[in-house]
Amino acid sequence: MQSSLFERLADSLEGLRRSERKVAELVVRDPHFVMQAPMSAVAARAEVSEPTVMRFCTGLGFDGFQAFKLALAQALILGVASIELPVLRDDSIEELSSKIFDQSISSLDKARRFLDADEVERAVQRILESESLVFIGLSASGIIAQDAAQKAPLFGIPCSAPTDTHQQFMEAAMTNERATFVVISHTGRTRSTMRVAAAARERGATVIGISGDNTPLMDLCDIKIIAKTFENTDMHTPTVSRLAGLVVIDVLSTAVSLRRGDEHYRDFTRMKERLAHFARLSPESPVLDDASFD
Amino acid sequence: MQSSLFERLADSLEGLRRSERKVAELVVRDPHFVMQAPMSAVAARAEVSEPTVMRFCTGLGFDGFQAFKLALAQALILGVASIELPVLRDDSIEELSSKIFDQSISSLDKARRFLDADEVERAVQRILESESLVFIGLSASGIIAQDAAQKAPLFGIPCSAPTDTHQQFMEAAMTNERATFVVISHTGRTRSTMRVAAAARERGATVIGISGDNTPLMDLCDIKIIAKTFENTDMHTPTVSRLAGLVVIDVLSTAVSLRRGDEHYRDFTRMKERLAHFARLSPESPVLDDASFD
DNA sequence: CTGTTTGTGTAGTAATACTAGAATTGACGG
DNA sequence: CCGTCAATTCTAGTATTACTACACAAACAG
Repeated sequence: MQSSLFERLADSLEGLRRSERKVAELVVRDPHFVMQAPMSAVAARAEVSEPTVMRFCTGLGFDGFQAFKLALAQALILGVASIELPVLRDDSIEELSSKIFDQSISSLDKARRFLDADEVERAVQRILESESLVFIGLSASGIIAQDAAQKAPLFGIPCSAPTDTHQQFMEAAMTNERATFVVISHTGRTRSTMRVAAAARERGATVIGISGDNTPLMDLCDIKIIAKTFENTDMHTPTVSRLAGLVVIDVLSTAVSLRRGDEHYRDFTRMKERLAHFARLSPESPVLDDASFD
Repeated sequence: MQSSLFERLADSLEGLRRSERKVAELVVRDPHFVMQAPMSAVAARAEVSEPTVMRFCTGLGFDGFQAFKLALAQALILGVASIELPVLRDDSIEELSSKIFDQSISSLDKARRFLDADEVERAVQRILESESLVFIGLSASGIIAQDAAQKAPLFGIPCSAPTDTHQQFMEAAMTNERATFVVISHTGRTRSTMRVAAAARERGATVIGISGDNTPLMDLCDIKIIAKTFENTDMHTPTVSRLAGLVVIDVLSTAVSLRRGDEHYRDFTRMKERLAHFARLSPESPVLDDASFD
């Protein structure tokens, strides 16, 4: 899990010398300025000398001020959302769209950085050994479960995603050790989802948890995949956690499919080609019948 | 619709002088090098003089070489996926995850840049005048429709998202001019979805289309929202178009909610607070009952 | 050809980044 | 309270790098 420049900055703020901290604070306060200004201007506004700015940069592991500015520019484009977000009542559509997209992009970046590849690898291995997959989730996480179940052709084994809580519980209570349950909840505190996880585990099934953090749900899971995102502070901030969950499922399903070997790969490729053929009403028709991938 | 640095570069390549084109080609060929190298090195590798590099930068509208490098660094972090993507059989989970996240992020960036704010504004206005909303989509786009329907509290009017094609058609064939249909299809060529759009329109309902481009489906829609993403060239490339669609829905629902005015805003805020209360089994319990947002 | 325009490089200047060593500050023991 | 030492920060200088003015060369029209 590699952390972003701003996270590193916040972490190292404590252990910094007094003047270097002044620089760090300026960077956090007005990153755009630091990004485009020359070293002399940065030094002046931080009320320190140029060599101090230099030491600050090298201290963070950069080759020099230039390299730091480049990294800052990149961190800025992914990280703005975490700083300057709030959606306002009188925002134009343009502004609104920009903010929401920014936040979505930043969230995905955060999720990527926090994703534990080893746990995903374990999940992939386990799915390869399973005979069926069940995806569990409610509301926003329910959407992720539905999406995952649609990827059955990639997973290569029967997939289901029961929608209501009773169906979910029944399926868990009747399962066996040859099945794998993927239990999704951003908060990781939803009672019924937790009960389903517990029931499935009791029956010997493997339980893979996907949650926003080390939540209570995770204690009930054999494999714990954290899809970290920014917190929804604002009431009008849309549910960005879905996106991270969906992409995690993408990674999982793609990895499983690739590991299944040549035969599965050929089958899948052929299926996609035939689907395109099947969906087209006539060879020349630009219109597809139902059952295309979209 | 503002275009990315690389798109601008590709566009202007024709109208460039011979030496400046050498620079442009080097930038496209090895952007990472150009990003960190000093002007002298760039000039040398492009086999031109430094002023030529300078003219190239100012010609593109930048203040100088530095400003260009900064922009390049930022474009690079969002645009890599479009250049160096293919998912390989023997990629580690780390690499796989990195590639898939990169592509997802790049796609969202592209969607943002292509999104037509005016059309979204028109959609918002129309929804505010409607009495009900119906979301239509199949497979990946069906997921988007389900997600959108969950946002009924934001939209403030009854929302539905019938899943099978017959239900979809029946609902369209029985609708009236007080309803709005949001018809989603990335390909914009799915026959049954198109028939539903046509039927709804015939009955006088407003039809908002969300598609990956100016597709046949769009011809049947009153309002056309394009959610542009990268094409899925590789078989194993996951369906990134979903993400763009979901975020577009986020923008739409947030905008509608904000425009509804104070009363709706208060209701919504209160609902969220009460939901958190309701979902908690006891005041101290860290576990939520069903019906939280996740 | 010759004058004009357009394009490109040379050479010089200003700016910026980086380095070495001196000065200051602060901490601690006597 | 003072001196010593270490840590920290600055001054001043050097080396790079970015930018500009101008001159030369190529392409083209008359």
